[in-house]
Amino acid sequence: MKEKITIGKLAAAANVNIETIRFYERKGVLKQPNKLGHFRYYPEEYITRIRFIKRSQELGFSLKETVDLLELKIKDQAKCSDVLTKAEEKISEIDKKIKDLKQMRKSLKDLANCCEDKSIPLSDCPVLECFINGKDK
Amino acid sequence: MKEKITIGKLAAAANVNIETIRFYERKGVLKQPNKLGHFRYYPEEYITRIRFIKRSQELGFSLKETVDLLELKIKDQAKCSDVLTKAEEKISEIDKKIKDLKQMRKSLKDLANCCEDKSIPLSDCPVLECFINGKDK
DNA sequence: CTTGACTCCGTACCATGGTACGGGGTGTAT
DNA sequence: ATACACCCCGTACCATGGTACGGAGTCAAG
Repeated sequence: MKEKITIGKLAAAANVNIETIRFYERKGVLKQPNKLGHFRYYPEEYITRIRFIKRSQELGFSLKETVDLLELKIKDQAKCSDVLTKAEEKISEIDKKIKDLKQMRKSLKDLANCCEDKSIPLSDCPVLECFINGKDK
Repeated sequence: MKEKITIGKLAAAANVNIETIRFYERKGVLKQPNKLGHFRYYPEEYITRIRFIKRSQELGFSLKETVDLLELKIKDQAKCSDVLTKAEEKISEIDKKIKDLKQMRKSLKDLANCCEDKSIPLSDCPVLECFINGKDK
């Protein structure tokens, strides 16, 4: 049978600090579960939820944005269009980030090439300009 | 002729707060220029440099990483291989970010699709799992 | 040579996202 | 029934990336 998941077990399972979970509760990122007696006991889905938060952050979303994403799931069907809108906003943001990163990647590639060509003194390699404007200089 | 660029003009030109420039100097992100008398006067390239810093941050690099990137330019030719290595490290990091963002984008798309199909109750939409594992669930 | 805009520097403060600490209560296994 | 691991909460602290403030000094135009 399922054993009761205390905050310590949850933290271990989700690979975060106990304090982080309490911090999330204070911030409203995670809602505090029912307490039996004086302790918190968590349903298993909290493990997934915390991992989601961590993944979301790795991908460049703030805690606040992550809360928005989590709420996509929680909102009821009446607000389906809101959910769609939010998802699409995030997709645009992601697309922009990807686009920018690709530009930056290209600039770094150009820099690396410039560097490989020993005939160009590194001091003349227009890395700053590359980054900002692309190769075209 | 070029007029002397004081910190205020630089801030305006680069679209940052004056305090931000002083903060960058304290942190070693920008080196303090020669002072004529008691004031700082900047060469024009500082405008580009600050814009570079801002762009780099937008793309998810920390100030410290940004310093590393800036140093790619400053290092001398003797260390060309270091520069190459650093550029390639950054390219891998960027590739990983792009990959993760694409995964997240796909998950969001799946969510949006799930939501568009009104026959599926939103409450059953496995958004958390989608995010973490991709559509395959 | 005065006035007003700008700069100086130190220090304090802000938000975000946590982490650490410590005194006390609890829950369970022996 | 007692020990020991675990949890409680409040509070303080940390790093990052700034922003704000304020008294004093400086530069340049009139």
